[in-house]
Amino acid sequence: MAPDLPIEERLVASGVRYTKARRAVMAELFRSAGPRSAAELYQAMRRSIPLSSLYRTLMVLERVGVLTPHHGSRGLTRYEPAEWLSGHHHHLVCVECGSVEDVAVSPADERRMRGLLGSIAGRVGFEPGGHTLEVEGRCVRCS
Amino acid sequence: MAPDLPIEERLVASGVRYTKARRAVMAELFRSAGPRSAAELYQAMRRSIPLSSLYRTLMVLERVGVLTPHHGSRGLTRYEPAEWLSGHHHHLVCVECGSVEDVAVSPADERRMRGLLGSIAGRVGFEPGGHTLEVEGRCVRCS
DNA sequence: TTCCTTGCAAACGATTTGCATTGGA
DNA sequence: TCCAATGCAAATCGTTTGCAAGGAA
Repeated sequence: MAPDLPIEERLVASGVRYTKARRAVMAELFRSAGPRSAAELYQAMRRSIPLSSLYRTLMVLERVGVLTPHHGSRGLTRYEPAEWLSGHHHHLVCVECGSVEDVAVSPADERRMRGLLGSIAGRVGFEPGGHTLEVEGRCVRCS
Repeated sequence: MAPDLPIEERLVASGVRYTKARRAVMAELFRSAGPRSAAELYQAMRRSIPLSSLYRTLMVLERVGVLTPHHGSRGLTRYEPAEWLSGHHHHLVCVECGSVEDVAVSPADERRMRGLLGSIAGRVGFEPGGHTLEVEGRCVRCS
């Protein structure tokens, strides 16, 4: 479920309102098992919000930092709650149907990952910030 | 430089020709330090190939498996030679300007990565195939 | 009253496609 | 000769924006 209070604080601090439509989008994304595109949300929410408003909503929510965009197969942009809200995780991308699912990362694995990042980026004088790991494979339904 | 022979074999085996335009695109991509979008190639190649043909070329080269697409910021699709041609590597994505650069991965790091992948995907019954790692940060020019 | 939000329609930019033409084996 | 490949223009698709109307503080 969407932790409304910290989200609302964040929006208000940025001078925007936490409206019904915005709450509905956050709720839908928290209900989802992975990032969702505007079109997917549009369907899931029974067209209750016009597409253009949906896009604007996503833009606002991204700008204030409660949503993170991901650019996936076919060039679609999918959104999900920012990591400070949902915790760090990675993605499993099905090479068959293109669906994307979240996977949690254990603290031990995350530690290993940080070590790796330093080793990889360090060699080219690139200061590593966040990272995105997508594991390709076949999802349960497609295999 | 583009290893023309294995590429040509691959195309011919798929029943398509390795034409001048296709060679030029492969050459340009091998010359690049990271994945390139159709628009970037169009510029780099001095508009010598019409955009629509360029897109068709990229489609064919992807279909036969000599190019791999990457979907980046702003929804742009960038291509680079498939890993069986160029070797495995990861990407450094500049959060400032959106540019993407390749980084090689040492055998040791790659081994660590494989271990991690198994640990991450294994827990959800997902059979891990390839993977994509993007490290975000600020590139040399932007920092 | 003052801004923020919304809806609708039109505009955009990236990519794709129809069709007639060209070119290579 | 024959089918793949090309160029151009028009069509698509996801996404963004202008503008007038609606709503909350």
